[in-house]
Amino acid sequence: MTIPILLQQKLTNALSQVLGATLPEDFKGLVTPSADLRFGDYQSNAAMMLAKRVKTNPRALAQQVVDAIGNDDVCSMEIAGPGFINFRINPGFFAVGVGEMLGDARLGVPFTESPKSIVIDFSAPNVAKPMHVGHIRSTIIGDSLARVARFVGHKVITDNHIGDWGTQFGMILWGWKNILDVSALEQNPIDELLRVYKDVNVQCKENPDLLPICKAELVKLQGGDEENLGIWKRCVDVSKSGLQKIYDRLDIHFDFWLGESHYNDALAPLVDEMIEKGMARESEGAICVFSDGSLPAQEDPFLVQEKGEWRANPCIVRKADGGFLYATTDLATLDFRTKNWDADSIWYVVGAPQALHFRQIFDVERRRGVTGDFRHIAFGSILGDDRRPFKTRSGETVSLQDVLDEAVERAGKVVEEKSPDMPQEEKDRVASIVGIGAVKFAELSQNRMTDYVFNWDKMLALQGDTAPYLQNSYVRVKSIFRKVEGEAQDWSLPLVLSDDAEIHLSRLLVRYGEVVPLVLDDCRPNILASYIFDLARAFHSFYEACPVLKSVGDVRRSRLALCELTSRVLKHGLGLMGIDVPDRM
RNA sequence: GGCUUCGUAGUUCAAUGGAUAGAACGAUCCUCUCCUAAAGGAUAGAUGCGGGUUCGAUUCCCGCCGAAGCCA
Repeated sequence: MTIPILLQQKLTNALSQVLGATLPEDFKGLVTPSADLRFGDYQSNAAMMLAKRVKTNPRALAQQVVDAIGNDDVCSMEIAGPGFINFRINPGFFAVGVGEMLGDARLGVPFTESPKSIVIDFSAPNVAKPMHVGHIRSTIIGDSLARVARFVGHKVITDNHIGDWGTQFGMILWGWKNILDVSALEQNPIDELLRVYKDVNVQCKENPDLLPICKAELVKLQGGDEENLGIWKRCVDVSKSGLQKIYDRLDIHFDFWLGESHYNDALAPLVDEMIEKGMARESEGAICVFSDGSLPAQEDPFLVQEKGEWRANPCIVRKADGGFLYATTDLATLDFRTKNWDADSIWYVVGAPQALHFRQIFDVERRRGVTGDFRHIAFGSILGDDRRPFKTRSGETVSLQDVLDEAVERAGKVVEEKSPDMPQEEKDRVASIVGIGAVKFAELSQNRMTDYVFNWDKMLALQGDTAPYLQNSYVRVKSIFRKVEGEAQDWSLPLVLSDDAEIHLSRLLVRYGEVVPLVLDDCRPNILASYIFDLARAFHSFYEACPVLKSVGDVRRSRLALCELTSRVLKHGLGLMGIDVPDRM
């Protein structure tokens, strides 16, 4: 049981006793971590909130509650300010907590009380175009959420919904037939495909007649033309293997790669069914879903206000020319995931600009009678220097591969500088772990909703609140254990904590079990990132202040135990963010 | 025009309605005869403007100002 839950129980019991009644249901989360250690480890504002109801003053009520809880070996209490009850955990109780965690493979992280079947849709790059920096957020955040959700006991299915049926194939097909360099394709298929795509793009801009020709190729493909299908299949295969290389570097794995093309056959029947049900109807040749009036106008994604008048903002599911849209595919995808995978919850880790789109399709899907907890986990845009979103096709996009290469290269220079004597093979491995880690941590340590300006130095920083700082704290622990190799350690003996740095490190260590589940409350990995950073900082301070190997007896044993647990929590917490750690650096 | 998101130190970011708003980078100082200095310690520096709700507002509500996005 985590400390806040324990304190919550004590508090709730005491409040019931004092008030002579059980607490109302809406009284939850009364015990929170204190923002400042001067106010103890945890605090409660219950007295201030309840004083008015029972017509007494907050400090008097707080005093009654404190008296009712009574003293024990867990914590001491004080009343402060306008009526806060501050709980200061006894160091001995932290020592017990650290001991328990050392015997627990889950490091104190509880399983969720309501395990769900969750499909997480993230990354989703387009075929025949390399991933660019714009894919970083979805890919890294989605992967981290999947890891956390799995660890707390949910059944997680990750699905890479690649764009393998988009309009870009019109250009690629024409390019394949007219300007493809076959030998280049054999040597480096991804680059050649990209070259072809870019080249045709330029040609289309120069020659307006070309675009309809490309479109005709697309229509042939969609009509099932065998030659075009064959080319398409090769493009998809080649692209997938190229993408897989990037995912391998990032240590990211998908359970499925069901792209847009997987849903082709489902689209027509789906639209017909909606017409039959009366949900969708024809408008100017297209088939649309309109507002059903079930929501107040302001919240209705199918209405938009213009000059004071509400007008329809339909969700188009079939164009006048018979073509289908993203919305149609997404509806079919929701169907598939709900029915075939028994998904309770489907999470889309997709940028904030898509917010309206998802509101619409989620609403349509509910009206079709498909229930589920559908969530759009939005994130802010990556901007260019001009503070405008990084756009594809501008020719200015930075490929994800370039970002990773640059990250590893920069890390390599630091390794060279700091550890010149390391064997080259190990230098390379450390550079890779540090570089990739830096990119991931830069992403995960930020609140996902904020936009940021793309900047090499920021994304690849190696000083301060960055992955290498965390990795280095792990390395420092490891260096201690290298010196005591062969020495038998018994982690089950009780710990003795006296130094402030030891106590503070313990205070953070025992919080791991309460922090991990918080990540999923609002799908925010930065909560975990921030905790791990605090932990690493506490460890560095401890490392400077408390010599481990030079100490003796219980003190030495206790400090070694703290080091052991710190290394486990660091490695595990970073693991939930998909960040690896080296043993030396 | 409507809707969404956002506005915090010089810069980049934090802060489930809580107390004296936290970090990092940058700046200025200290600390390696000591387990890895990719480190530790110290100093200076911020909530766009105006109302409201509340015991208490960076957070919730309203109105401005400004930024970005989405829908036409």
